[in-house]
Amino acid sequence: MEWMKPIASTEIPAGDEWLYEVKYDGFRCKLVWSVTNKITLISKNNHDITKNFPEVIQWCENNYKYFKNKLPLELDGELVILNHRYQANFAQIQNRGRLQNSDRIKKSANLRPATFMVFDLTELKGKKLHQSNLSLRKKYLYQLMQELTENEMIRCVESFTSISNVNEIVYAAKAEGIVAKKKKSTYQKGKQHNDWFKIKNWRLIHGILTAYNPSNGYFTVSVLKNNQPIHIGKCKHGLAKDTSQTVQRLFQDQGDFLDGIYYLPPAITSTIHTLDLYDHELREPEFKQITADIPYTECTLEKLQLDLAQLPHSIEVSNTDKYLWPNNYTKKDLLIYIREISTWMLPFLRQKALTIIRCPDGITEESFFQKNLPDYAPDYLSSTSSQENYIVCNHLKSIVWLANHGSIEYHIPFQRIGHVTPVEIAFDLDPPDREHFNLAVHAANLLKQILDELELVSFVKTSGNKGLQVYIPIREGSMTYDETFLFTEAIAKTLERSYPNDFTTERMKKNRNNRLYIDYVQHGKDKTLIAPYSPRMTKEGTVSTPLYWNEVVEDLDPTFFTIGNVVNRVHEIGCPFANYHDMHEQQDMKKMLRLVRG
DNA sequence: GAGAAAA
DNA sequence: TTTTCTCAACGCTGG
DNA sequence: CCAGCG
Repeated sequence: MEWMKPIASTEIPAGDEWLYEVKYDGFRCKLVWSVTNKITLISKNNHDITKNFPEVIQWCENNYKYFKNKLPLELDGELVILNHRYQANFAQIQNRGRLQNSDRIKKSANLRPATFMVFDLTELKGKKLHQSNLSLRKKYLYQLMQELTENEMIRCVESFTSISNVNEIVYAAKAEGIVAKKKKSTYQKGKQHNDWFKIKNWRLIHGILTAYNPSNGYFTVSVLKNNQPIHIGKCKHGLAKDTSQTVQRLFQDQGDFLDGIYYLPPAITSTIHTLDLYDHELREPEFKQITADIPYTECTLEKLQLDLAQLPHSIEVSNTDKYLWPNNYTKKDLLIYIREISTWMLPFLRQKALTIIRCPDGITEESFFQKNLPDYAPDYLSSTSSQENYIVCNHLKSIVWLANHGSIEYHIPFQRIGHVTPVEIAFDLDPPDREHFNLAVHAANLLKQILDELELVSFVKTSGNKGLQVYIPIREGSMTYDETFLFTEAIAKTLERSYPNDFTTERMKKNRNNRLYIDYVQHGKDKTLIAPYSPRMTKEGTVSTPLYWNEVVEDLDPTFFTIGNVVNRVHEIGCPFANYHDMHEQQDMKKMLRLVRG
């Protein structure tokens, strides 16, 4: 098996002769598909990893009809487990690769299916394409894949011609990097070419050198956690030879020698570039330079977390140590949460006039609503399609700017700017208190049954406080607010009638008598609801969290989901609202409209 | 969190 | 110079 | 007309 490998580079080659791809963080892999319909996945070390990815093989067999005239065939790409379109989860694929037991593999494939991101075609109908140029190979590849829709298990890696476009995506998605490829290049073995370059998306961090091991040349890199140095990685390369020797000598002359390793108390600091911190260990660390001007006391775990977060350069953050949730989460935690969740949250804020709640001094201090953009705000937060002074949050830097200004809650209307009709219908299921959360679980499941019967695809999330909210995405312009009101009223009253002791549509609190309030009035023009993934002003730092319907069961605890664990949740089990946006167009609303319009 | 107004 | 103020919104209901 | 509600 021949592999063309990209050459590491720090600069992105520019010019018309280049194209650019997002570099996905997974297993480099070839998919070999024989005329006898035998499908094999081969890794870079020429290991057969087919048995670890049965879902990919199954997909191929299911789609045999698209490929049968093209065999035998050889696809080159990256086998990944996607967090989202541009971000692969390396930890997950590595985990999968280690599994041996076929039942566990099956379970994992079901829960977190892999995706084969194809970037090259080296054989088609048995004809080797190594000598064809990249543009032609890509053309054949796109022809081969054109019958398939976008969210398939085998997908084409997108090609970009603009460096700034690909840069922006790589930065926002915290992708592994960029691969630049020369359009005219042939497919060559190894690295003896100047046609493919990889430019990694390095994070620059600050660490303390606390130990040196002369037997292998590695320095131990630490940061301060509660004023104590903790190990974050080992690093060897990157320094100039004389600098490296000076530091080595320093350890050997002044360090404490124990079991073959020299130790020094915190003092020497260095900038280091790395891909990430994974399993308490820096990935691919390399020294940039020893920093005499940075005191070791600045090299803290908190600083490391901010450096790894890759906040937009243009935003200067402030007071990152301030506790916004007392004894719980600081502004640093909020900034990192918002930055990491942004790829899942931003699509719900897109082109909507926001109402935000700000708590610049924390949730226990003064808070205030804001829906007009202050004069001093950067103009990327304002609406280009409206004269009104709305706050619009379409980009990563917009939401990070808002977070730095103490924005905690993001409330959104149901229509987009410039439109008078909703893009979704919502039910707010509001129990009297957290002890009655089970009422919301019951109501949501009943609602789901009704909506299923109407053939409507619905989504459910926690409010982040004590209730649940159920959404039906609809096509923009397909219904007026008058019509959605009729619909939500009819459904809410039906639920109320069937369980009058549990549910009520009574607006006055004193008449509710510990029943769950089905708030269908809250759905309307100029009304808002908390956005998916928005943090809440609760002492736990809870988040309005999208759920899978099978999670809506008796022992569900909405206080479990916080800004401390929701990012990890979407990395591990994906986003339950992942196909929400497709459903605006795909929703079949015939039965509902018949109900409303008679 | 930051600009404007009031003290 | 220091302190304080402001930062949304609107229809509906019951008293 | 105002306070409460969301």
